Amino acid sequence: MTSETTEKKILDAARDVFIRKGMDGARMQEIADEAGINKSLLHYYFRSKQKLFEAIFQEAFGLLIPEVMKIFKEEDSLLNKIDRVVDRYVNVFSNNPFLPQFLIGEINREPEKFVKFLQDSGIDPVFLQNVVDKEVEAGNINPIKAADLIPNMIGMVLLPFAARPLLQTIFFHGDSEQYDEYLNERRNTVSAFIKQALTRKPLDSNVSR
Amino acid sequence: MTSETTEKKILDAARDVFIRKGMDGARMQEIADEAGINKSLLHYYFRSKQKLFEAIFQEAFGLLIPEVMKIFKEEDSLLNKIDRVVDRYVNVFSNNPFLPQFLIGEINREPEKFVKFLQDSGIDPVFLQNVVDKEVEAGNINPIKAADLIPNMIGMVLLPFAARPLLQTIFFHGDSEQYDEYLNERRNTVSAFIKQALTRKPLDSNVSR
DNA sequence: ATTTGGTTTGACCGTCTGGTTAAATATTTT
DNA sequence: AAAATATTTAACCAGACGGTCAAACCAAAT
Repeated sequence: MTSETTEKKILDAARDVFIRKGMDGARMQEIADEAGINKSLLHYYFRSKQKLFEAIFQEAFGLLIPEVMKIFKEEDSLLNKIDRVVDRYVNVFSNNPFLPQFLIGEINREPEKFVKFLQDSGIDPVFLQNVVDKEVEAGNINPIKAADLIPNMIGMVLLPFAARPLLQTIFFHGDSEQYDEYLNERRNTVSAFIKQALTRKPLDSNVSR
Repeated sequence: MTSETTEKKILDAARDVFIRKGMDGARMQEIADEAGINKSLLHYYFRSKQKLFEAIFQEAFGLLIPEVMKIFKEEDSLLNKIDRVVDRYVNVFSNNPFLPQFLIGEINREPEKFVKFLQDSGIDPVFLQNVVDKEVEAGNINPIKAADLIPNMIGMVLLPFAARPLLQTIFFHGDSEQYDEYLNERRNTVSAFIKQALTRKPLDSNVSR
């Protein structure tokens, strides 16, 4: 019992510190302090900083990457699926405010390792494109590549979390509560923005006339 | 002459290393090596790592933050302005592929210092909102807040650079040249996406009928 | 009560890192 | 050319950091 509690305390502390400061900025001592234990105990449970980091890394990416696939696989209209992915990502990022910068930092710090991780994640770009194409053929949305739609969606959701100090200062006089509200409203504004972009007939359209 | 060349060599190396690895991951020795000089010489020109970092930090953010304001101030339609900001950002990020992750990392590593920097940057959110509102009143675009439009725009442009190893693997089999092409096409796809989102009449519209 | 096996701790080690210093080497000034 | 100033280098230092280890502690089994 003591051991499981200790392991959880360590993981909680490690998650917090690693995600806030990244692999390079994190200190084993700080993790130990935050877990309320001795530094040696860290090495007893997780042999090295690298090993401990690995655990957090897996957890963090496992939390996000498969999410899109999961929702896209369910039976629903594309626009509803988008709504739900946006909503889900806002939830995750709201509960883990430093996750976006951690993801971006780590993706680029060790791309090779990260690419390996992707292989086993069950991501299927062909399937994603099929979901989009079906809606296009049904005449529900304009043609678009999944490789454009999904980064657009994630980019719009992620940036206000990743650049919070910037945007909160510029647009909200640094008011943190207002910003939280703004982030919450992004569920709707981003969804609506995407919906309008997808369902409008192109300007140079020569169909339906 | 030697001195100016040396200072430039140092700044070039520092820019490269700092932007690639961030403040925490960068090593003075690595900067010295890349500049082809002795480590002590770094401290001769820039007293400390902090001071040297500061120089790069200022340069990097000065390169981007005022850019939006500058373009928004010129005489042009909003949609054209957006085109140009998108184009400009794609240019800057293409020439500095690690800039996005650096920006996001540093914004969050020392928010206080960063906020200070913002005060003197000439950013004026009221003016930005006015530019948008005028186009709304002229009936050219749907109503939107600058605090939504600008993060949407930057988020969509930035993400494919910040998450390159992820997206290149998933959507392009890791092919780097294809990905460069994709990034280049984003100038148009992102602009078009925004244009369609802004110019479509809302579904629940009860104006003009 | 003693053994046993997992858990926790304090003290310690080697290495890395930012930074200093004094001396050597160019460069400019007089 | 000599003095003065700026530039460059090698050697060194103190502190921080990841990691180790032997001993202490503790709970359950015998």
